[in-house]
Amino acid sequence: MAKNLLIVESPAKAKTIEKILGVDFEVKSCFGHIRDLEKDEMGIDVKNKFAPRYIVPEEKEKVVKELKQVAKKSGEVWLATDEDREGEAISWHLCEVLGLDPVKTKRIVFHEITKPAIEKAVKTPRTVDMNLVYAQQARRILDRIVGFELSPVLWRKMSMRNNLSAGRVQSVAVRLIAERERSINAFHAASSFKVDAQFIAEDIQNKKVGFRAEGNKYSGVGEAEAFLKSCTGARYTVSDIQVKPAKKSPAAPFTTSTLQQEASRKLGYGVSRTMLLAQKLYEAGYISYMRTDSVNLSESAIGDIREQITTSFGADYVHIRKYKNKNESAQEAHEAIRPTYMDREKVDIADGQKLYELIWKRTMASQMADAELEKTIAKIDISTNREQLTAQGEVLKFEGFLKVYREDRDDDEINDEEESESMLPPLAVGQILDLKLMKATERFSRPQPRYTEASLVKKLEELGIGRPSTYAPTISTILKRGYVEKRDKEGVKREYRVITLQSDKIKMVTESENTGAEKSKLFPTDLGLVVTDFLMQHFKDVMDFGFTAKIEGEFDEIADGKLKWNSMLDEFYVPFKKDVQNTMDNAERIKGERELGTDPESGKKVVARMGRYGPMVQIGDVKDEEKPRFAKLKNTQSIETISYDDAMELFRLPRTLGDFEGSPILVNIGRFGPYLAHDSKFYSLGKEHDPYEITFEEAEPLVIEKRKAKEERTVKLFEKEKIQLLRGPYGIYIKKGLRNFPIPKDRQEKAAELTIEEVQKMIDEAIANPPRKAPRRKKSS
DNA sequence: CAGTGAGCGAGCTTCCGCTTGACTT
Repeated sequence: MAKNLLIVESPAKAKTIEKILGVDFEVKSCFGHIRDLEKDEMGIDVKNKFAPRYIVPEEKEKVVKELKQVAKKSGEVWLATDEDREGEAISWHLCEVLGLDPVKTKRIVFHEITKPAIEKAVKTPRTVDMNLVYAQQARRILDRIVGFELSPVLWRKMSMRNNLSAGRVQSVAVRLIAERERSINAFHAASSFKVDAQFIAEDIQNKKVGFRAEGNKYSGVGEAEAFLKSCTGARYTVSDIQVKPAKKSPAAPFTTSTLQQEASRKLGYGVSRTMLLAQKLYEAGYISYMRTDSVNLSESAIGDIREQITTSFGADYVHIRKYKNKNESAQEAHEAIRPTYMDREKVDIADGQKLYELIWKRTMASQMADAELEKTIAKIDISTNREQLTAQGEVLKFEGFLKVYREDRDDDEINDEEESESMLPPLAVGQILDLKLMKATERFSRPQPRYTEASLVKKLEELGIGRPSTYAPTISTILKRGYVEKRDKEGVKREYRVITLQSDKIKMVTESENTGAEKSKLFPTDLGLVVTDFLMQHFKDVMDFGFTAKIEGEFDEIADGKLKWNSMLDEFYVPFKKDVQNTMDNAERIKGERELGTDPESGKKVVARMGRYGPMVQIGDVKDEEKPRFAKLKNTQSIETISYDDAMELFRLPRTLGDFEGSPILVNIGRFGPYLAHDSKFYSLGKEHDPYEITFEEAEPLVIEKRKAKEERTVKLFEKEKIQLLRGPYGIYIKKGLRNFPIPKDRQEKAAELTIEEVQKMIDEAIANPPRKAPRRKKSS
């Protein structure tokens, strides 16, 4: 008898399941979605109740062809795509493509790849849930409409580049980053003085040890100083001691989002790197599926973890826990991310060991006992005033899960008030303490930190925007579009005051610290800011942080059969299309203009704005008789924050430095950075020279040196044809205009002897046989 | 390579979500 065919989404899963199911089944994978809306006219017949037009994308033709062939010779076809909205839709598309009846075809689901789960699933097949399919279809069509209607609005209204895009997810992601930047720019640090005392006491071995106690916070320097003064000559007495037990619990096992966050905090990985390594670990069979929003672990996994904890640390350390997902938007088609076998400690994946260890530790910790602590709080009276100091100590009584793992926190979660967990020497009520030093240190409130890739993912997940499979690609998109940049920011020096009381003497000193430094953070570009403002102004609904949550509610209603998918779309589309039309017809072009002041020389206005080639400053207007002057902003400058002085500084270029061999040396910043120009030739300026500061004396030898290097690079020149033979890092090549062509290896040696005819022939051959590139999308007919 | 800063309006771009290779360098 012919085998049955079971179709799953992931090929790695197919292998495992085939082993479990045995000889009755052949298991194949469809590699995710196999059909999508065609691109022409959005692939939607809006006037005909949003009827979708689906096609098999070119890159999926091979998979579909193979599935068709196998299906033909198989017995029954079983659909085992993921148990979520997208998975249900994939099953339906498979029915459509393979000519199966969705009412009769067997559909099974499981969210863990274990023998009992799969065997149980096979015993209880259902059929495709069309309401869930309609919910997915509504999701797909709405996203297509938003993306393909909004993006062209940007192409029309922005004078800049033409590959701009907007969408339900990416535009809100950029908005988050834009608003964070503005809140940081608007932030004013408030200062206060925090009192902190250092005492000496004896420990158990009668050794003198130091410990710290905290005092109050004072908003002004006067108040802080007055307090310290009031402590001169005081006696410090322990007035109260409280000892309280406390405990800490482990974090839930990893989901995609929490894995990305921890890999970012602990290993410094960007989200794409994390996902790439996780994919490799998954494919090698070392971890469970890495794109998941579930914190659930299978029964067999929990058994495995329990055994591993018992062997490694003892039964005392086991505490089996069921975690619940906080996130309502979670669809939980898979398990949490965990090792497949807990007894494996090493993996042979390049660069994968650290990530694997992180997953292993987190998984172990999640099923381990609480850490038990003992907190001691001692109150210390001051004889000369009515204030009190507080010393806090913490002793770890039982390590529990901390034996293997502790979760890191983001900057914005670290509370200033929280004290470092240190030990206290044994103290007794009534005990008199020796003061070594009391300090009141000036501290400043901090703005919210900029987003990292991972903290942005966390925020998006909280808002229910995006899915585990799209977090990393979304960040790549907004970076690629130039809405956002990932970079470091150097801190600035800031002075702070410290008042000390020591040996009954008060002193005030000023110290300095570095503040505001950030590493690998997301900054909005001017383009991102300007586009966000525009979308906020004209498409407030789609840009709302609650928009996705709102439509998700409606998709759920569709899935429950309470709402028709095309009426839901109609409800959204009618007002949306009106906004699009209205914006197209009436909105002004996006400029993001900001007036900075007046040019003292010409008396004309100085403005910063978006130009065709990016952010710039401009003196005068195009309507003036005299042409306006333009200058490009530096990478770190922004239309929103550039000062008048910094703007005027930009107009110091181009500068003429002086004459050399009868023609002037010019310095300027061009498309490819700072350069020197001399005798209609150009020489790039390295980072070691500042175009604003470089002198003629420095520039002259540079011109000579760079000219010589350029000459040495030129092997041969065909002046009439404007063709050069140049020496590059990979050998000699042909340069014609902007295009480069290779010279075959066997002709490299005597390249200088090549004739123009031979060179021309090489060019023709190179054009006729272009290097094979990634398969290009054919237009489907 | 090193100008430009707006507009002709050819022909192009664009979304989110599910999955991996097969392309370069």
